[in-house]
Amino acid sequence: MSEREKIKVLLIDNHPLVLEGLKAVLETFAHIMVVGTAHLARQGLELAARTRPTVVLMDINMPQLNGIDAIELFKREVPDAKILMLSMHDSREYISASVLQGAAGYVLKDVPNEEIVAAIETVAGGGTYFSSGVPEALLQRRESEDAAILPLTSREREILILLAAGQSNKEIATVLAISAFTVETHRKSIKKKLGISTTAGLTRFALERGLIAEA
Amino acid sequence: MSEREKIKVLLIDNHPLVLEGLKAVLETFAHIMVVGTAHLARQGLELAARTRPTVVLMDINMPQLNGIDAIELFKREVPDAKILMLSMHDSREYISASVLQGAAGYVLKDVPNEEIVAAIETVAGGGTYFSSGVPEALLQRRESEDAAILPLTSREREILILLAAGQSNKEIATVLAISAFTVETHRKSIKKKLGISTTAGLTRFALERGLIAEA
DNA sequence: ATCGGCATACCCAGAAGTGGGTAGCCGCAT
DNA sequence: ATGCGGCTACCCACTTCTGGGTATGCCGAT
Repeated sequence: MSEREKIKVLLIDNHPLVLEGLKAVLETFAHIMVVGTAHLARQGLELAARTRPTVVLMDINMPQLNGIDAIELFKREVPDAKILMLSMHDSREYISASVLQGAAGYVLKDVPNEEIVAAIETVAGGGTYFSSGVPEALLQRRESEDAAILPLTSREREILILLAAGQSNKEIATVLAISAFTVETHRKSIKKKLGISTTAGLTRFALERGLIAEA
Repeated sequence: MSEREKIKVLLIDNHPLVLEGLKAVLETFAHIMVVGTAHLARQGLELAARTRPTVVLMDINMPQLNGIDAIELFKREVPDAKILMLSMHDSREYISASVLQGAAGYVLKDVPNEEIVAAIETVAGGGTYFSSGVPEALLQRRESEDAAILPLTSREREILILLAAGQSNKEIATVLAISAFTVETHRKSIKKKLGISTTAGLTRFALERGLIAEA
């Protein structure tokens, strides 16, 4: 485990305080260097292109471009960088999606700071790191059903967003210029896929995933 | 504005990283001293009793005891401390509720760090501080309708929580051992009071307010 | 070329929520 | 004591959602 040279870390999180906190914590470690901070994924991408970080520590819930979707872009832009996802939520779907997209690890925001450092060290060394009971959760999924992870089609996602925003089938139909029956059908498959039967559940799902803003 | 002696600040936020960030930022200022950090309101209370801070900087969304409700307790425990609320959300209800409870200010988490420092200085000096377009929003409210701010009764709050958790009227009725009609009535007044007409809206409201957990 | 997934559209019967009422009871405050 | 707010309960007409179908056209993969 060569730790001669510093680990270059790029931080991306839309909350300045979290960014500040991470930076403060990480900078107390001599072998870690924060090469940049960004509060949007797009900014992070530009920075990554210039600073070539070893590890990108990125939040999942961000406006405009969420962390999960951003992974792909980072993989393209800076293929050597290890992606370490940061999230508030211990959500199977998030974790799975992160892994599928190629993230090297997943840490929860409310873990002790040391764990974040450990995670950075691990992924920098080419390993993978997952907070808490994460790997088990993943394995369970893998064994049982590989599908049903983040299985919504883009159309369904679109409808879920409107649904969670409080729109009725009819309103959504108008907005999307399709039949209310069709919206109904989509709604059904969304519920079936997610295993959620109530509107409240869908709203929470959408909120957790950052599909809709919290205000 | 006597700034001879240091401003003693107590930080309360359930996210370690935010706490860390705040501490890091504030400690770069010579006239500010962080006398303690807590990640729950109750812990903060104990700490406040011991450390007698000038300013308590407290998050609104916290598990167990939320920031708004905690204000009252702080007022009782440490009457001289100025309460400065910290929140993710630019929500009128929050702001109003904070003010009504006796908070001296309200800052959003995504403001530049300097603004937080400015806010601390201001409230420490006996003033009030509100982020962004906050005071206008408040004034508008004051002029029009002073009610409809955070007006839910505890029973209504109880029902809102179950509602947002995806329970139906009937289920809630069973849980609370009351008639489904009554639940309906409560539901109506909740919606009327909050000016929200959809279940999705209620769910989001509940989530924002930390009434229910996000997972 | 065929099969599966996706998006579209429709039907239906039953369940649930909506928004408008009314009303009794209790406790607290004026 | 009178009133008001909160909690309870009920009714009704209407709308919407639910969960079960069927079906068609398209596209991409095998």
